[in-house]
Amino acid sequence: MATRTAAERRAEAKAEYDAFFAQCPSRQLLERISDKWVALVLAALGGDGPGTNPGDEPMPMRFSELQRRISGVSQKMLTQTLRALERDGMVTRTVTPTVPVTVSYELTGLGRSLQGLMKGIKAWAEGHMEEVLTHRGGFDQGQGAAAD
Amino acid sequence: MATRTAAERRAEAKAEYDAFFAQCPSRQLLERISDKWVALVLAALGGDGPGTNPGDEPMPMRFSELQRRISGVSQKMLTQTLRALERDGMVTRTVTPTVPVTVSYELTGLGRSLQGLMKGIKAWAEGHMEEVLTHRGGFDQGQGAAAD
DNA sequence: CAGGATCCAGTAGGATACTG
DNA sequence: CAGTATCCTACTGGATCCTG
Repeated sequence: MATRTAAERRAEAKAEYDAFFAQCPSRQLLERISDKWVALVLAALGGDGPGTNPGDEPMPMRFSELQRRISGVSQKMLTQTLRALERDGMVTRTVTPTVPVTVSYELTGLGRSLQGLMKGIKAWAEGHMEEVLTHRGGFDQGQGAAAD
Repeated sequence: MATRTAAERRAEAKAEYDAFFAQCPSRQLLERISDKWVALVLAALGGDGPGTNPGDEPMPMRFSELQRRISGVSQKMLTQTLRALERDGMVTRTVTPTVPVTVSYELTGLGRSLQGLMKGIKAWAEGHMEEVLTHRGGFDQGQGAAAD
């Protein structure tokens, strides 16, 4: 019976999909978004960054702007990540045919629904860095290990 | 909510760490936790899984139990992931010298502080799967289907 | 400016076999 | 049961060159 609303089907989906199962499509989606570049891109497009506040709203950004903000990302990985996010409906790509082409990316509703979690992950990493470093030091000594 | 926990204040205060910078230690930590196995292990140890509710509390699990729950994980990756999490102070490893050795893993306070986000990521993937598939289909057609 | 196409090194990660 | 060790492949991802 295909006469269901999107909301109804989605509600069902939550029960069917289980990322613990290797064959479940949601496992692949989980792999997709469990990526540092995805996290950083969504955080950047979500308005995160130096001089911004947790409540700042999403804003469109140009390619070069993203690349500047996310230091260390290669143009290949940035392009690749943005393509994947666009394909999955999390960002929109807008081309403005100016003299040198201008392309800007913006979060969709779907993207914004994930962006919060991603900013959370990023913030967690930043906020618990020292705690982790402390545990790490103790572990490496205690185990006599040549860890890392 | 004006009352913040120490962890939350620490997260805000440590503005010195910024994962947008490639050289920042938090970038490496972000890479570490942006991993599907990390997400699944933390979700499993966090009490997520078939027949469980979002509010379920963390519970210690044995190695084989984890491997069964997280289908598709190789023993190598599970061991590797658990070691990394232990080293970073997110899980504790307890060895009980029974006849065949019994080892159980449990979330630490630090681990629990991340487990919520990870369960969120997993739940997001499961809950938005169809929406993503829809967008994906439209994208592949519209762009000449040369995508990925 | 934005990004496609290549080449190529490093490594993630699976399969398998062995151990306490 | 819970690993450790080894081998080996496939993919990740950086560097570089080229185009509209």
